[in-house]
Amino acid sequence: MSVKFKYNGTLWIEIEGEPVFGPGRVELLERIQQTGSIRQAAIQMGMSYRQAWQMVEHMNSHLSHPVVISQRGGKGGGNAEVTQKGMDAIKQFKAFHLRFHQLLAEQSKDISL
Amino acid sequence: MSVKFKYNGTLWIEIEGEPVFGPGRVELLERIQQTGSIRQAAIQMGMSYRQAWQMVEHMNSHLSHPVVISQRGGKGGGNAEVTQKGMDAIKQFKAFHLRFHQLLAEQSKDISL
DNA sequence: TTACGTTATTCCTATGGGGGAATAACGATA
DNA sequence: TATCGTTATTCCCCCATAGGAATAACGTAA
Repeated sequence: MSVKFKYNGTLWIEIEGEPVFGPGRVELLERIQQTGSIRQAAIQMGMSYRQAWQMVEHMNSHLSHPVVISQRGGKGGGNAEVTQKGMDAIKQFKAFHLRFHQLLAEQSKDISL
Repeated sequence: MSVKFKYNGTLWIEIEGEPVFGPGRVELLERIQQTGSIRQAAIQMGMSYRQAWQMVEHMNSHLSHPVVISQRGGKGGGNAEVTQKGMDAIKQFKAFHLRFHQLLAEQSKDISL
């Protein structure tokens, strides 16, 4: 029972072996939902627009229905919105992700090395 | 409830934020224990001796007591053995790792996207 | 018709991590 | 003393990938 050692890990949802939803992509979805903009979401997360767009593209292209729908031009220059499917993904992933981290913390107490 | 989507993840034990025991390093420890040789363990896992040695070095250098003790020269050219601490790490990690994967499989059934 | 801010896409660079190769060090054995 | 197979370490190259920069495309508003 040493405080030095901790369990840690990462979690994602995959489809045919390909990771589609992980902590980063889900946080991006949340921020897109909040801001209505891929660019603003990217800035908030300290990443380039290019990287954010690639993450969105990755999710959409691996799913039968998109999680983000975007338009260019128009008021504000364009916009992006998270679909219902995207919101479902956020909700389910975050729920299990939280439980996962609770389990990690709990089990960390029992490490004896 | 789609069979397409699955939870997956990785798990490790870290010390001061530095990963020390993960699936790869623990498997390496097991094979070192079985073979008594870093080189043979590396061959079994399809990696270079150099990489295997670096993994051992990484573990030992981040712990107060080594998980592998090795000697060069002598009968067979040298040898390596896993310490009691190393065996404890193997046992505890594998146990939680198994439980983790059971949880992943179980939760995967409940994904609804 | 121009300006604007965003989405969408291409191109090119660089950088650092991985890995092979080479070599030193070592001690039992014969 | 030579051989052997392993541990231990350094050197160097390469290439995949991350990332910035540049640019096209678009539609509303004034």
